[in-house]
Amino acid sequence: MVARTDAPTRREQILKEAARLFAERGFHGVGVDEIGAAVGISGPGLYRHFAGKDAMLAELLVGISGQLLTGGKRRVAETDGDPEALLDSLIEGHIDFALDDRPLITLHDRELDRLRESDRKLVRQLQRQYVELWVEVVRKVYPGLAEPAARASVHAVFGLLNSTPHLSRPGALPGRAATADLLHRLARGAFAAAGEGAEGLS
Amino acid sequence: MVARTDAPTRREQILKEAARLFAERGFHGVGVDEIGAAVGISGPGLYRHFAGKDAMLAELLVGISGQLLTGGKRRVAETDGDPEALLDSLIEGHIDFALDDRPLITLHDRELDRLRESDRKLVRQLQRQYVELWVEVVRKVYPGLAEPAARASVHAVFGLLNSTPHLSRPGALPGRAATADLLHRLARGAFAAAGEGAEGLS
DNA sequence: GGCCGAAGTTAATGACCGTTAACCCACTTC
DNA sequence: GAAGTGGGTTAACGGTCATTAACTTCGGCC
Repeated sequence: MVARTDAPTRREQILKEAARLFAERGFHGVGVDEIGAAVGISGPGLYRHFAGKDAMLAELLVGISGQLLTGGKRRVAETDGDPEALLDSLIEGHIDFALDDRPLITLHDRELDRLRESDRKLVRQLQRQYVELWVEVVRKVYPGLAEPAARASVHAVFGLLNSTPHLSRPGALPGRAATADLLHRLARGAFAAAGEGAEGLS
Repeated sequence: MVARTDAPTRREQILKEAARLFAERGFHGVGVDEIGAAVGISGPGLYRHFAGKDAMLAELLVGISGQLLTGGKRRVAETDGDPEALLDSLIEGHIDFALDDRPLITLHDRELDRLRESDRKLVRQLQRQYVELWVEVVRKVYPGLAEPAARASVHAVFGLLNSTPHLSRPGALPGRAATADLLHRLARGAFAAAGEGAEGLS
């Protein structure tokens, strides 16, 4: 986890601005000229860096799914054998992502259908692995929870954690640390309720 | 709550199909010809029923926000004075909506920015009132919870409850009743955790 | 100092799409 | 039974937009 100090490449600038714009107005809602303008070049100039508008979206979505999964796997490896701590770690990681990369989180579950078949399959596969990773951990912490219920709970908690972008513009939140803490408690509370409700049924 | 038995009007058919298509591929992603085809008429025929594509989206979004708020207010009036029961009632109502009108729920927080200024303001106002209604109830049940935290929690729980459309196509769920029950428990658990974490701080 | 490739530029192309125009029926209604 | 109207139709228009073509600029590099 080395901090990058070098300047972002033009390619990275473009991806970042494209993510923001796509999140704000939808993939079909922004034109290439706008994306170009956001990084100080004009529309067709983008084609020196990407094969097309689709390619930008694809790279963004694959990147997000990959990062989430990679981060999740890393946490599994680091926190060996303690499901409680691991669940906390996963939650923390997801919250960091949701709070620090809002546009990406928004895109993630919104524009998947705009991808070419092959890219979409790849993204879905990465997403599925990430979910499975959570499901396993959740079921270790709450052994009474059946798999379908665990999976649905994980999806629901993702919805909860990803809700921050919908909060009426940055101002309304109680500060980043407090927000992260609140989200963490909400997520744990939700899982706990699911686990308790199902106890003794296994 | 009288059940409608008469056939839906052409207008209602159009709205329903438009909602489904907008939810699937985004407002800009579907053409009027497609919407027309979905109800058996051809593109421009829609203009006998709506002023334009924008008007359909506007009517959908205003309708959703209005229904949610109206339903919420009704529950407040019906369940007088018992905050616990009222919170359960609100959760139940929202779940019914999320499970029965998936496309609308999806649209609700996704395409708001595609509206004319005036419509957008109206929808936002309705949404805000709905949130405030929940916030009040939540704070009665958990008096220790500060208002910003309560508001953030409510938003987060909406994200949780609205997560069902993201579940990989209808099959994966454990049946409608079980799903509703699970979501209800998850939501209550989340609120409880938020409330407990803040107790004694008021 | 001439070459070259990377990174831009503007102009043009072609597709798509929302909307309007002009026309057509099948009912109802007096 | 003539008239009007609600609900369609197809064809055309105009704008937007992704993409391509053709051309420029400029910083290394042998």
